[in-house]
Amino acid sequence: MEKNARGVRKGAWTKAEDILLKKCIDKYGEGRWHLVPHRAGLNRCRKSCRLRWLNYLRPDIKRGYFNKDEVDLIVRLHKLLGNRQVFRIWSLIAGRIPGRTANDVKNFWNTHIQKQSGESRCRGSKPMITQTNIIRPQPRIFSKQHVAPANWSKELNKPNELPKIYPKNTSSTDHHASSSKTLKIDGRDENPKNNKRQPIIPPPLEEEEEVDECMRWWGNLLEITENGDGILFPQEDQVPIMEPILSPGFGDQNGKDYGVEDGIILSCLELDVDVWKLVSLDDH
DNA sequence: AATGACTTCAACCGCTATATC
DNA sequence: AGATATAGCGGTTGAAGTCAT
Repeated sequence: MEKNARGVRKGAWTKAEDILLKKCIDKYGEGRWHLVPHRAGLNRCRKSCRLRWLNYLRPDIKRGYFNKDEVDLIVRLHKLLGNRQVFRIWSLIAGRIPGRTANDVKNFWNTHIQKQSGESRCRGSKPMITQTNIIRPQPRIFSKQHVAPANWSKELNKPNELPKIYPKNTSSTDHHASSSKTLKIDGRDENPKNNKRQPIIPPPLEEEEEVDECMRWWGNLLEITENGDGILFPQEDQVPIMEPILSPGFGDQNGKDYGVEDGIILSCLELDVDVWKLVSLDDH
């Protein structure tokens, strides 16, 4: 077995190592990865332990072929996020597909989709896609009479931040306090030498095309749902690719948001465009 | 059956982001 | 505010599996 300069094991994991790591995570929980090798009694680096757990040992990992709707979602989201050079693209996409890891999605993209320009196949020539049901949001019209939450315009006017959309029952301040995850549009230079991350300064809102504003909104939606807010789990045979999150200004004309009425959660997305058109494969 | 080419994906590496002091 | 430690990401690699001849 190969070892690095510090004598730490590298390469494929053995069954015994997997068991040790799993026992350790079961006992201490995920996180504090720098402590894991010692706790587990493994001669591995923290990165290796983390990766092994997240990509292989975690109990909710879904293995096997990607089904048709997973592929469809990957292609659409990659088109949407990839075109805009969104940082953390693979983890964002993976966050939309239960049981799939960022590494899985990335590998799948590199080996299947990218090479075959949209056609997904398994080894050799056998098709690898199976059909399952998915839940898609019903596209709706976001009328001008809908009123944004009180702080919405403030959010839009922050010079160095993208405006954020908050799920129901969460104020913007709550969200700022609790969420450290931010979706950023990468400002990388074409020249790799200058490839340092730049502060993101979006152009003034009025200069953007309507569709760009919607793209931004959609990006924020992805960020929020990644935190697990507002997730609705569908029936077992359905893939929850969209969660019920209220859009900005989804309220009555008095500006009062509504999401729960008579105990029923309104599970819809309100957009002024059809998201499924937005992420569609057609360039029209 | 042998073997070379090709494909896949688990794992590594280098980097940036974030947290803590 | 700056330094350091830790976490997490995307790009890449290479061993192992599969296919074609």
